[in-house]
Amino acid sequence: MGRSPCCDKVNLKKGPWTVEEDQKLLAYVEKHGHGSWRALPAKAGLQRCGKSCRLRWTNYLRPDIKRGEFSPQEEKTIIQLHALLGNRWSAIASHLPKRTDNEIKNYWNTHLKKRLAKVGIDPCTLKATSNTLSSADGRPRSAANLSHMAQWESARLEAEARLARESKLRAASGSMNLQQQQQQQMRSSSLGEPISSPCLDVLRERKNTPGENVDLESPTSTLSFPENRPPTTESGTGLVDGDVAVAPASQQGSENSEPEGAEWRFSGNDTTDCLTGFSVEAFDGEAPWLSEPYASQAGCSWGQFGAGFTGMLLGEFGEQKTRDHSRDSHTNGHETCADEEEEEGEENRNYWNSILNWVNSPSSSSSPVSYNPD
DNA sequence: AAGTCAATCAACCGCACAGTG
DNA sequence: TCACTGTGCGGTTGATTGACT
Repeated sequence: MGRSPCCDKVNLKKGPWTVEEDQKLLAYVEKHGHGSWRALPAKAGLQRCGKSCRLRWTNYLRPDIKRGEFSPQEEKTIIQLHALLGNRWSAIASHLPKRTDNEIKNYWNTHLKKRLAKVGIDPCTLKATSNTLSSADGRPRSAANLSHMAQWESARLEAEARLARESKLRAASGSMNLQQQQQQQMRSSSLGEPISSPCLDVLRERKNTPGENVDLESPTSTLSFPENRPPTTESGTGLVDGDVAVAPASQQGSENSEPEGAEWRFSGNDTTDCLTGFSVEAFDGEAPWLSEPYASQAGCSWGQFGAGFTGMLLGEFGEQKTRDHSRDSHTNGHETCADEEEEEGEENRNYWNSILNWVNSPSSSSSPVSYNPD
C-alpha cells in the first residue's frame, strides 16, 4: 500500500532554521495555534515541511522548554527511568518537566551512557562489567522483581502519557489561548507554585468533576516506602549467580510484555482506573512485595502504593551528587593529581554504583545517599 | 596558525499507531 | 473492515564547535 509522503519535498528547505523562520513559526503558532502541522507551513509562509515545523516547535521554540545543563536530580531520573523503560524517551521525558525527548535522548547518548560505561556498567543492560553491582556478600541482586516493577511502571507511564496527550488536546481546544496559558504558567512559577504535570492536571480536573473520586496522590507522589518494607525474596527469581542486572529487556522491542499469566485488568472505561486499578492478582506469587498486603503495610491504597514507586524513583535522593560535588569543592590542595584523580574516580564510581544499587534493589527504601561501598 | 579529531546537538527519516470517513 | 491521514516516536545523520597536535 505504501504511505504518501508527509509533504511534497520539492522546493522545501532543509537544514538549520534561520531566525526569520523561527520568528514566522513562533508568530503563527502564538496567534493561531499549530492546528494541522501539514497545513501550517503554507499558512505561515514557510518553505518547510509540517513535520520539520512540528519538530522545531516541540524541541526548540516551545515556551515551556528548559535548556542547558541537566541537574544531578534529572540525571538520576533519566538513569532510573531508562533502566525501567529502555529507550522510551517520550515516556522518560514525561517525568522531566520542560525537557524534550530529543534532548534527553541526546544527553543519554552523549553523556550518561559513556559515564556508566566508564564506571564499569553496561549502559544497555545495566549489567556490571566488573563487580560493580555485586552486593556486599557477593550475592547477586534480584532482577526479576525489578522486571515486574518495570512492567508495572511501564504500563502506568503509558497511561500517563495518554492522559498528558488528552490534556494537551483539551488545552488546545479549550478557550484559553497559548498566550493566556503561558501567562498563567509564568504567574504560577513566579509565585513559587510548582508547575504541575499535564497528567496531574487531568487528574485534578477529574477530581473536581462531580461524581469523580480520584486519588490524586499519584503519579508522582512523595510517598516513601516504609521501613517495614516487604522482604526481598531472593529465591524464586530465576536468577543465576552473576545475574545482577535488570534491564527490562522484555520492555525493549516488545509492547506486549506482561508476565506470563498476568492479567492486566482495568475496571471500567475510566482512564484514571488505568493508574489505580491494576489487578493485584497479576503478581500473586511472583512479586510478593507488589501485592496488596504490602501496600497496606505501607499505609496506602494499592494505587498509591504503585504510584509511590514513581515517587520513590524521583524523590528524596537528589542530594548525593550535590553532596559529592560540595565535598569536591572542599578538597584541600594537599593531594597529588594522581590522588585527586583516583579519589574523583572512586567517588564517581560510588555515585553511580549507589544509583544503580538502588535502582536494582526493589526492596530498597533507603536512599543511595546512605550507600556504603564497604 | 592550520589541520585533525571527537563531542555535541539540531534536524531528518522512516515506521507505527490512532483517528476518521 | 479498509484505506487513508496526521502525528508521535526512536534511530540516525551531519553541521558546528572546541580541544588537541
